[in-house]
Amino acid sequence: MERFTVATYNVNSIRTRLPLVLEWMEKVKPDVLCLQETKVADDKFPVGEFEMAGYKVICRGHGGRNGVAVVLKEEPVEVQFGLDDGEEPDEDRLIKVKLPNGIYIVNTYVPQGRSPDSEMFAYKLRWFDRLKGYFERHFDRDQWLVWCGDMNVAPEPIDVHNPKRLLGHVCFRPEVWEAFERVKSWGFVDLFRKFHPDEPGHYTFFDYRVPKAVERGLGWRVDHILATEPLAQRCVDCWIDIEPRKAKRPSDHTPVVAVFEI
DNA sequence: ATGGTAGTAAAACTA
Repeated sequence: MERFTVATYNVNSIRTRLPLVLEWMEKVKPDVLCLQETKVADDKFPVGEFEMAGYKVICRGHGGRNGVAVVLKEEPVEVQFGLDDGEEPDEDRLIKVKLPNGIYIVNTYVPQGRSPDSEMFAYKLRWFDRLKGYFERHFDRDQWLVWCGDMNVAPEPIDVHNPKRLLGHVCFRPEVWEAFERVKSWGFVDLFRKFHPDEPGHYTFFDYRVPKAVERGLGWRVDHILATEPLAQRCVDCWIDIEPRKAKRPSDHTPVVAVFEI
């Protein structure tokens, strides 16, 4: 039996958050860390700093916005960027890696959707359906597969601090619940909920614009780690790590960690 | 109440 740790973290700029991320990695020592909103072009990604810490970096970004990366201890045996269905691939929103131990990781930064009546919201819904097609084409549900990232969906009323007031938001309304569920129902288990069923008040995102949001508990659970059934059975713990929220300049998101015995 | 802050990048645009 081997301990295997995966984490997901929307860092909101990897260059700004680099010291915080490196310090956090020293504590948690994840085998794989999936990053979103790195907001940096590939040639400016701080690869050397992660290599100094003993990690490889797979990244895709163009600077400014979006950007994803997978930071990992072992060189992956397979890497793919973006959706490969012939539409806009969005390479700065999806990375797939296959690890030497046979586990696949798909790291996604799902489009946020801006407003319900916008073209970006329609794009978000379509993105989930394209992602379902991606999983259907590339995988079987009996494989060891992790899907993690910033999904921009709070799947249940217990995943937001005020479900009545927030109902209708692009991350909390029936169309996104259904779109997310269509992907999930292909064969994924929400690992945080596996260990904390029906528990409200666990959040991964706090809007910078809401005064004292963290202190007041005004959060959302929109960052997730899911796994196919056979791998979910090997998961022994999954938690939201609130420590990085206490930093001087925290990201508006916090990491989620899952531990497997494989 | 339609604001608020943070990030990129050099004026808005995104979240």
